[in-house]
Amino acid sequence: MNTSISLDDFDRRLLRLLQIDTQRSVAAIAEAVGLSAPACYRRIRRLREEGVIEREIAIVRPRTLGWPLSMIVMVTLEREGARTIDEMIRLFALEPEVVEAWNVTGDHDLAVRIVARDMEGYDELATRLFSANEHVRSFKTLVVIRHVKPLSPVPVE
Amino acid sequence: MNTSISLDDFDRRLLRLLQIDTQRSVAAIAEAVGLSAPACYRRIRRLREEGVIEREIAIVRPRTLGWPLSMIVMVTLEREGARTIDEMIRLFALEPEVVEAWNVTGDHDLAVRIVARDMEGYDELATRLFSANEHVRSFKTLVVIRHVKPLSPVPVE
DNA sequence: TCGCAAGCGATAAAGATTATCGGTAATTGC
DNA sequence: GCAATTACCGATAATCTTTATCGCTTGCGA
Repeated sequence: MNTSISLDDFDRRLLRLLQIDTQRSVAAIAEAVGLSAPACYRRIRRLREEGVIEREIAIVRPRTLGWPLSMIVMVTLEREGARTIDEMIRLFALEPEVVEAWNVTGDHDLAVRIVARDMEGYDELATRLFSANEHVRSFKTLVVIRHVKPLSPVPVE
Repeated sequence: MNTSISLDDFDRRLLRLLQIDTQRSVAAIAEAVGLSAPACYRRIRRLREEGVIEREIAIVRPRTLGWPLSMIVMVTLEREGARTIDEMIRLFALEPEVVEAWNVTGDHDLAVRIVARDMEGYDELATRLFSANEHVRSFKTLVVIRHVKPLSPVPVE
């Protein structure tokens, strides 16, 4: 994908700012990092092209869209293996309520973050995804009481 | 903050698109949702002002910036209570390696997502944040093997 | 030491965003 | 039931932002 991403101090400053807010005008960003606007544009474009910036997205509070409940589900698979994991990946991809998922070490194999309209909705989903799934040996639901730290920038340098 | 967010079909289409990509020109978005460009701008601005769109950010792969390791840490607190949680929030806010955290129900009180340069770096951080923290009774580290589903849009309708 | 490559700022050209307008359809109040 | 009001559209014009082009400086290697 890239031959050798080398980031200098300006790039790092840009990444710090852009991970917090992509809506600011580049004029303001240029001011903040200490470059001319055109130089900033060139660098931002390079960061995008080289894939350092993976994508730029809008963050929406789930609650606002009618998803007030959030769970973290710890799943233990029947026989862990690439095959089984791949099966779960395919399944998760089809379910919009599955917001993020990780394959992890430890007692469980997967950590899955899910949003729900209500407990009934969650129950229906959990049944379909986990209870009624032959790959799943067991799962444990952790209901999110509070989002204690919102998604934060990856540290730069 | 808002009196009554009411979203029609156009708003929902916009939110779906913007949660995936804010970089597309609004002309293209307008085409996709079936409105004129000015109408799209008006709606997007409204969504921002009303806080339906919380913020717009750049997503960076941690690996690219030298954070190839990722952990989910399950933390059990000494005596759970608003005071203790608040203390942990303050602490997490100061640590850039803590990328996201939730207060959850169940055997543990907190789920914390952390990035690390290497195991040594993680160990140092975990010691400081958890082992040497009087509020923390115990913690369990789940090393992320694979990011199975990347951060995905909150479902709209 | 010279030439080349990388990267800057300034400016100009192109493109995107916002403001303004008149028109239309839905909603409210009489 | 009908006029007035409101909400929201598209089209166009004005503004602002982004990209392209240029000539210049600086650092590096031959």
